[in-house]
Amino acid sequence: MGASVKPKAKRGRPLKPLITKEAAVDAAIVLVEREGIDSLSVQGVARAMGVMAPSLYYHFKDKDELLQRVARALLREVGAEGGEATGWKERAIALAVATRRTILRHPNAAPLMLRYFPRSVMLGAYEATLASCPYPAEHHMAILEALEKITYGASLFAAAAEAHHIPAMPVFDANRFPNLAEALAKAPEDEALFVETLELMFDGFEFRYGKKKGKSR
Amino acid sequence: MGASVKPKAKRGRPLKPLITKEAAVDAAIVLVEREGIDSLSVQGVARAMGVMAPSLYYHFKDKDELLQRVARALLREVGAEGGEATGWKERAIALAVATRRTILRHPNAAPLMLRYFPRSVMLGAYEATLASCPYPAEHHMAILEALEKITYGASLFAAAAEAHHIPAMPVFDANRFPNLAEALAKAPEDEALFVETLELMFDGFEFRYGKKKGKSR
DNA sequence: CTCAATAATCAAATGGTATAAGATTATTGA
DNA sequence: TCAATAATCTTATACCATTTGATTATTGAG
Repeated sequence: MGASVKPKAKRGRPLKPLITKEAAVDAAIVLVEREGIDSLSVQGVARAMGVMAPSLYYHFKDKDELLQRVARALLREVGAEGGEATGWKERAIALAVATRRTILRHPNAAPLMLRYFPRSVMLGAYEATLASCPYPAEHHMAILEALEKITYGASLFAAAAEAHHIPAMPVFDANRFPNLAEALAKAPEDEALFVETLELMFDGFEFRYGKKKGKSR
Repeated sequence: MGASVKPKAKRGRPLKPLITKEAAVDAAIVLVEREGIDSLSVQGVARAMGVMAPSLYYHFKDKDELLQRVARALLREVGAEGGEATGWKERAIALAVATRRTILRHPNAAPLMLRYFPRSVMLGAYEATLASCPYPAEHHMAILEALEKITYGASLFAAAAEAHHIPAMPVFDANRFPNLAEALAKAPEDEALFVETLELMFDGFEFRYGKKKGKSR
């Protein structure tokens, strides 16, 4: 020991900058992953970077700005999920699944998505989705809304369950809730269930708007 | 003045109990509605009740327990929404709309639903929904999942937008996002859009599982 | 080269938070 | 009557976000 002790914490401007926004955001992500959302404090980020908390205020207006950037950085990972889907429906489902996987890769950070949701990160993907959508434009927003809300609803709740170590679905008392118990017993698991709900939805689009000139591919 | 000043704050056990769990939960709800989720502190609840913060710890193990009860109390309001719907689909939609309205009646408290979601409050309604569901049991969980996640996804995001005074949907740049801009321009508003997405989904159920013996009424 | 402006950090302080421990007083029951 | 218990307050600890001002390093103009 003694090799990695702090070098005495000098004062004043350092020779090389110790902090960048990017490094702070990265440190925050590592911290929230390991310690949970309640431990995601300015002091904690500073500690992880080997600096004092007020120093971060030279780079961020306040904690809100830091968290906003964390949310943005995390959601950008959706784009890095690849995906070679061909048809409209397949691509839409691939986007939803990529989003869900991204959120579940950082379950402790999921609440940030609700408070600081950076929709602008997703606009390109949404635009591309609508561009190839075979149904009339007056229903596009409902389709997009359904897709987005199911995706984030399912992902955020799944993440919350994971973060607090509780099962995503409880084991129902078969006496009081026979239908629920049977439904749960016969349900597929996790992502498969998620995809099934999406396909259910897309069938709804097809049923309602498709019929004739289905150029959905 | 002088009529309503504090009566000197005696010490020791008071003549009549000053605090009950119910009163504390009510005070917390009023507080979070007026001041926002960040102001929902133990001290704030105590202040609103005219007691000192540590006194609340005689009634609650910790802040978590208080917030859990707040979430539970709020979600119970869903049951008080009435609703005379007759058919299966109509009743399911009525449940979703009642849930959304309840959450939007307390937008500042919405984040509590994600962290402390008391699903047990909803189980009776879910069981009743499935009991009259005309589709096969192996799809019940997917149906329930779609219903629940769309409902909470849409409600929580709408509440977050309301709580932070930002529009639920941005005005898209028609040059960069022509399809999004057109979709938004042609979309119905708020609850109508929500109901439309639900009906879209139910059409999916009908298309996939209905076909023949549609006893959906 | 010099020196003022600016950049990037730390130190100290303010006022907020959750909560634990112990003192204090009231009620209850034996 | 008195001990046990109930319900509050006081005090204290250890966090937290943020502001202000001091300190040191770098940069650029003259």
